[in-house]
Amino acid sequence: MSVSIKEVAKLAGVSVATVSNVLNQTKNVRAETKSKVEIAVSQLKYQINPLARNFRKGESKVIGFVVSDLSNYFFQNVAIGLERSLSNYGYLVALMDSKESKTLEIENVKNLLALSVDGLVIATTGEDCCYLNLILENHDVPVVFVDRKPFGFKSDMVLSTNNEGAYLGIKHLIQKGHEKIGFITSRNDSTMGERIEGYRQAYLEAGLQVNENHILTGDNNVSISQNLLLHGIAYTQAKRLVEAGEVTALFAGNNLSSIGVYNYLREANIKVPEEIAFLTFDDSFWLSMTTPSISAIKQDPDMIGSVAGQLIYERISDKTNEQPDRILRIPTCLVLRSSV
Amino acid sequence: MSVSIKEVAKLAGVSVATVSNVLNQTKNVRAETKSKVEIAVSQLKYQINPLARNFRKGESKVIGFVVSDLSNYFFQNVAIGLERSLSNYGYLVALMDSKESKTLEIENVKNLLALSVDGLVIATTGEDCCYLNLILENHDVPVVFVDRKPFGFKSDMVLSTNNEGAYLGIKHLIQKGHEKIGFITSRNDSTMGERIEGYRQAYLEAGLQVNENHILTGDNNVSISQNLLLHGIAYTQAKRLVEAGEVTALFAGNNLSSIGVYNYLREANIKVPEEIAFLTFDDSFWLSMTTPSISAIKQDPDMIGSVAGQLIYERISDKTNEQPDRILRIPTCLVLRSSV
DNA sequence: CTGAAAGCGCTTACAG
DNA sequence: CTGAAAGCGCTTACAG
Repeated sequence: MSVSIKEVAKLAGVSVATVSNVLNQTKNVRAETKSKVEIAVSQLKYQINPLARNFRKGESKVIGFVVSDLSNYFFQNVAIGLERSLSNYGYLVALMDSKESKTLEIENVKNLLALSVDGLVIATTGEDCCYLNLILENHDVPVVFVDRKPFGFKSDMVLSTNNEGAYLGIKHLIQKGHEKIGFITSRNDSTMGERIEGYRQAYLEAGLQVNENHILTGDNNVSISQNLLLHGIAYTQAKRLVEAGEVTALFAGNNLSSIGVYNYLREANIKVPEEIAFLTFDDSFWLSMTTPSISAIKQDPDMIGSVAGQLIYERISDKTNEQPDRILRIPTCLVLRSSV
Repeated sequence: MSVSIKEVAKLAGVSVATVSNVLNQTKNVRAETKSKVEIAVSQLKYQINPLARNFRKGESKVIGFVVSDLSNYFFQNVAIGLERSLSNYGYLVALMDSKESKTLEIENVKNLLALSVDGLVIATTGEDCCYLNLILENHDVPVVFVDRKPFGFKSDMVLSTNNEGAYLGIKHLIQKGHEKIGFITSRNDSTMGERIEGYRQAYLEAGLQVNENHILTGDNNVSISQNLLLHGIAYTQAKRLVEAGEVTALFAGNNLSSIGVYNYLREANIKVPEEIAFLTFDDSFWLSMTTPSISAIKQDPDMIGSVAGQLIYERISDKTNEQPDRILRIPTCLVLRSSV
C-alpha cells in the first residue's frame, strides 16, 4: 500500500543500497546522488517502514516498564521520567502493571519478551528475582531495577538514598526533642531495611537507645495503592503505639503507610504536632493540603525514571560493555511543613 | 543467534509452512505431523521471532497512548485501564506525555507513527485536532479519543457523562438550599461546556435563574498537574466570588480547579460547609483526607481506559468495519463526604 | 562512490 | 494434508 525503498531507487535512478545509505547516513554519498535521492523521497512522500527496519536490525525500539503497582503515584512519576528520557533516544516505553502480584509480574515480563522489547525496567513486587535468569536466558535484553533492590539476579539499579533520607528525617525529629519515635511501614524489604538503618544511625549519633518495639514493619502482604484500605496495617500500628503512650512522634516509612498513620491521627483527634509529631518518607501534593500539612522526605521518582532510561540506553547501545552492575542513588531531601 | 523456524522444520522433517501452520493453527495439520513439530519445537526451545512476524503481518502490536498531562492522576488511571484491557488482546501500550503542549502532542503522534504503532489513543491537549488528518493520511491507524472531545477529526471517543454528573452535583446543592452556586474551572473546552450545561439544567429544573457571573471558566492556558501552582486561577476565582458575597456554594469543574478552590477556602479560614459548601467534579483519594473531606462527582477513568482499549481493538481487528464513529459515555456518580 | 545480491525469519497463496 | 517458493522491505557485506 505504501511506497518502498525500491520505488525511490527507481525514480532516483540509483540502487536501493544508495537510498538506504543516504537515508541512514551510513556511508558517504556524492552530493549530487544524494540530492537525487532526496528529491525522489520527497516526491513519493516516502517513509521508511519501521517494521522492516526493526526486523532487519533485530530491535523493536520499545522498552518495557514492569511496575509493581501502577496506581501508586510514586511509580507513575517514575514512568514520566522514564518516558521522557527514553523518547530522547527514540524508544517507546510500554507499561505493564503487576498489581503487587509476583505471578502477574512474571507474566508481564514474558509477554514483553514475547513482543520482543529491547530492554526491561522493573519495579519488582518482591525481591526474589531468580525467575529472570531462566526467562532471560536466550534473550539479550538488559534490565534495570528501580526503587526496589532485587536479589537472585544481577543488573543495574536506580534507588533513592533511603538510608540518608530516613537519617535526615529522624535527626530532625530528635533535634525537635523527640526521643521516642515510632517507625511504621506496611512493607518489609531491603528498601525499608535501609530506611530503618537511617533511623538507627540518627539514634546512635544522638546517643539514644533504639527501642525495637518502636519499629513496626508490615508483612509484605501489601495491597495495591488503588485498593488501599484507608486504615490498613499502618493505621493499626500507629494506634497501638500512640495508645500505649509509647511514642511522641511517628515516622511513616513510605507513602502508603503515611495514609494509614495520618488517618489514625485524624480520626483519633490527636493534635499534630503538639501531641504527636508526624513525618513521612515520600512526598506528594496532598501532603500540603491536609490539616496540618505534613512534612516529608522527598524522593525524586521522575529522576529515578530518567536515570533508569539512560542506563538502559547505555546497555543497549553498547552490548559489549562489560562494565559491572551499578547501583545509582538518587538524592532525597527534607520538606518541612507543619506536622513536625 | 537464536533458532529459526527452518531448523525446527529440518529437525521435524517437515516444511517450514507446516511448522508455521501448527504454530499459528492456521491450517489443519495431521495429528502425527503436528506432534513431530511440537517435539522439535520443545527440543530446540524454539521461540517465534516476533520482529519477523510483525514485519510479515504488517503490525507492531503496540498501541500509543498520547496523554495531555501524565502527571494528572485522572489520566494515570485511564492508562491503567487501557493497559489492562489491551494486554488481554496481546497489545502493548506505549505512553507519551504531551505536558499540555499541542506541539509536543503532534511530535508524540509523529514519533509513535514513525515507530509504527497499530493504533492511537489520545487525550488531546487542545480540541482542534485537524493536524491528524494530514499526519494519518498514509497510515491505516485507528484512533480513539478519551476524556476530551476533539474537533476537526472524526473518530471514536470515550467520555464521562459530564452533563449528567454536573447536573447531579448541582441538583444536590440546590436541594441543600443553595441558590447561588459558583462554577469554577481552570479550563474552557467542550467538556467544561457539557458540565456547565448540567449546571444550567439543574437550575432550570429548580426554577432558578442562572447568574452568568457565577460561571467562571479559565483561559485554557493550563499548566500541567505536576507544576500546579497550588493557588492558580481557580484560587483567584473562588476568592473573588466568595469575597464579593456572591455565592453560598462552590462547584469545581475539574480536579485541578478543586485544588485551587480548596486552598483558597482553607487559607481564608472559611468554614466548609457552614459558610460555603464545596463540591468538585472528579474524585481522588486525597479528597477524603482533607478537613473537611470533600464531596465529589466521581468519574471512572479506569473504565474509560479499558473501554477505549476495546474500541481500538475492534477497529484494528476489523479494518473493513465501516460502522460510524461512536461516542461512548462512562457514568459518573455523586460521592458524598462532609463538604456539602 | 555505487550497485548487485544475499538474507533477516516469517506467512501465505498456490500446486499437488 | 503437505511442501516448494515467493516475497514482505529493509540493511549490509562484498565487489568493482
